[in-house]
Amino acid sequence: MDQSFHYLLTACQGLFQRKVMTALSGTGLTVGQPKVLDFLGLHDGSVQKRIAAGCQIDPATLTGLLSRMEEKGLIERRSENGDRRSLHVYLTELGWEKQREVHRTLVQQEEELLSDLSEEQRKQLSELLLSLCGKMCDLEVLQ
Amino acid sequence: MDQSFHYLLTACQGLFQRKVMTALSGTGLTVGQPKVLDFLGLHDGSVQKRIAAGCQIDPATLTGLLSRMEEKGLIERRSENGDRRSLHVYLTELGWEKQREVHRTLVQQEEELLSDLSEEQRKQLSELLLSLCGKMCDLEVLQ
DNA sequence: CTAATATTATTTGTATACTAATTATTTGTG
DNA sequence: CACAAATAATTAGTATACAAATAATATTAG
Repeated sequence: MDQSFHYLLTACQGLFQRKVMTALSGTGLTVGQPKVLDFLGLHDGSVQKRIAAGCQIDPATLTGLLSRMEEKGLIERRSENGDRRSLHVYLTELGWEKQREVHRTLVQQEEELLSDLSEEQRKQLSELLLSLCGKMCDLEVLQ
Repeated sequence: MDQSFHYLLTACQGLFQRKVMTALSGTGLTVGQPKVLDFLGLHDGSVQKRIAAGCQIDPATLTGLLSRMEEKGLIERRSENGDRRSLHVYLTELGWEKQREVHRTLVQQEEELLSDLSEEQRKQLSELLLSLCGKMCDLEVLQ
């Protein structure tokens, strides 16, 4: 476990991801959906390409994800009268409800995970991770 | 992107994962295989249950992963004369070659990613991530 | 010692995730 | 304007990932 930084980062992310999904198990959401809801909570009406970039997933992956979310009544895809290639995605009333639940849960799980760290340590951690992200991609792309 | 810690962690891990896989594209390895090779490099001959725990994946996922690795000649599964339910997994000669390549690449990509951080910052980052892992699972389980 | 329980791996079914190829539309160039 | 090149989404194909059910073997209780 003194292993590699890559392994440490993956383990930490995987554990937290499972922790969050466990907390969200009552919502009926699948593992790919919370991030999309969270993104749309900030950028409702985005085009799919933008959502994919913001959620860091492939547009091809997003297609199936959104189809299942549309079936469940969480979102709607609309072709706004402009570029007819693109589709704008909007949260439905149910989608907004789930988005709020996801957001509440994330805040709560995060607080629980970081509760032993000082304000200073939290800041250090976030800034370090952010600087690494900045090294690997344009931060503008991220949400 | 000031979003949530969960999102920041996921973005950072995802970006690094893709960076590593790009660096490993010449090896023909698929995304699930490097971690298994890396684990076996330290614990050759482990039983599948142990590998799954060490790699933080479900035993059911590991079954398919190992089958494809066995087909490609990277590993061998042997039923050692003990508990006949379990299978011990060993790297083949080719598996050891790939393991060394994976390890070299990880060290190199890691060095590149962390190159802008001071020794002190790297230590802080690792210790913070490790403490979070410790909060979410028994560290003994990890590699 | 035998039946109930537990354990290890696999199978099945659904949901990501990525690459490459395809479709529909738009843009850019001559 | 006509047509090649670019763009947005989808489809197809393979590989994870996890939950639930199953099969084979071990262990434990009585």
